[in-house]
Amino acid sequence: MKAMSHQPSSTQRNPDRTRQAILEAAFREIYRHGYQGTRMDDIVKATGLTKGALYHHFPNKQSLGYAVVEEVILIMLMTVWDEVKNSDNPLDRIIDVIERLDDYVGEQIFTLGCPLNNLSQEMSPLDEGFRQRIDEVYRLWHEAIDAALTKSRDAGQLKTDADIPEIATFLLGALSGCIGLAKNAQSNQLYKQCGNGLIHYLNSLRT
Amino acid sequence: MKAMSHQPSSTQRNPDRTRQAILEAAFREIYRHGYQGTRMDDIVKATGLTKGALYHHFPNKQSLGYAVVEEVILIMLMTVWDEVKNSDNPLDRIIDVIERLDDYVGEQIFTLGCPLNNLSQEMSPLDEGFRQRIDEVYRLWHEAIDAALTKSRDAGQLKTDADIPEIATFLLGALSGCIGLAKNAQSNQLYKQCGNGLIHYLNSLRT
DNA sequence: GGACAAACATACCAACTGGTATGTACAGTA
DNA sequence: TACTGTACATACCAGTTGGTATGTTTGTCC
Repeated sequence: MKAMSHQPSSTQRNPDRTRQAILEAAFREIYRHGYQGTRMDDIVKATGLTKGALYHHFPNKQSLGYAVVEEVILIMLMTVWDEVKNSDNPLDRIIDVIERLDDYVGEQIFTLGCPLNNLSQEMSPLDEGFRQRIDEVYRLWHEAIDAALTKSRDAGQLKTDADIPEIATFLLGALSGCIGLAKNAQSNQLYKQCGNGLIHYLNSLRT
Repeated sequence: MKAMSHQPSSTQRNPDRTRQAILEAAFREIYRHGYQGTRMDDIVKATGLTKGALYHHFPNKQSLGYAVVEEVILIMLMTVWDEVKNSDNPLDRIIDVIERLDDYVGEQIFTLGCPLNNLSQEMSPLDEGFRQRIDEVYRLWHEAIDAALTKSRDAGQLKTDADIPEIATFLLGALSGCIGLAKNAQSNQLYKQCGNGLIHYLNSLRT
């Protein structure tokens, strides 16, 4: 029972930083192993904290999982797509994101897939709380794509009869699907092929 | 410890039927809860057998999971897509499958998703044996779509410069993605919207 | 009709896993 | 500087879960 006291390493007490560290570690574990495959003990190890500390910040595994959706995945996703929406040429920017996806979100996207889609496919039928939170993220994502396409249409780059909400939904689904294919094949080559199909489709909508 | 002996219900001993019953129960459990979320005891209960019987037919959970991919999911999928490939008008048939997907595979596709995609997204990064078996199913699926599109092109219904393998990959990815969206939203309405986008794309490839 | 293997049943366990009870250090405040 | 709530640490547990050791029944072949 020796005390050992503190090995602060950074600062001595910083609950916000600790909470953030837990969230990021949890995200990484869930991203790699899925929610059900994630062990609380592994998150504890990854943070270098103890179980007591973890359960001080989050009452249980479920609430930690929810927080990962709301505070990690949402921000990562919207960082990319708000930029797309606010760019001068959203349509070209969308195609650029598809073409150079790894530059935007990291190469692991081809081997580990889309974090949101992963969680969605695993947890939606099992946990209504997850489903609703993920659904909300998809809603915001769709909203951003919708705004981006509308901007491009108003700039005269898209056919005026284009059904923007439908295109946004299809783009979202198709992109998720392409990433999913690549993940299973463990092949960014397959992603390129699938992404090219998507780009051809988008170009066919141009004026 | 009363014996009770037999409550055969069908026939008294039928290892092939028993094995098939285990496979189908395992498929249903995995389809609903994911592989990691599936409990061997639940499969035991669902079959009305005992653990001893189950482990007589399959040495462990993993091998049962593999068998579900190779002997249940593969057959379900190819039943639909071999028909598509062998039909007189494959392109129209593909569109019909997209439009009336629930008639082909059941309405649960919109709430529980695509069984192959579910397993793929969950297990590919975790278990190389799963990954390879799922990859093989995707390969056969792609092959069927490729053959179907080639047939339609040779019949003069598709643009001759169409990149058939790329289209097949994109179709596969996009369809999986649309189903995935619907699953998360628990909404066949969203599937319809996404599927319409896909159909518009396919029609744009026509001569 | 008995021997033998396959097909199934029963009872049990060891390890894992989320969670908790309890204790300690620290930082702000009066 | 004593007090108090927050932030963490330690030790432990109860339920779950995949798996197994061992027994019993059934069909089949000679």
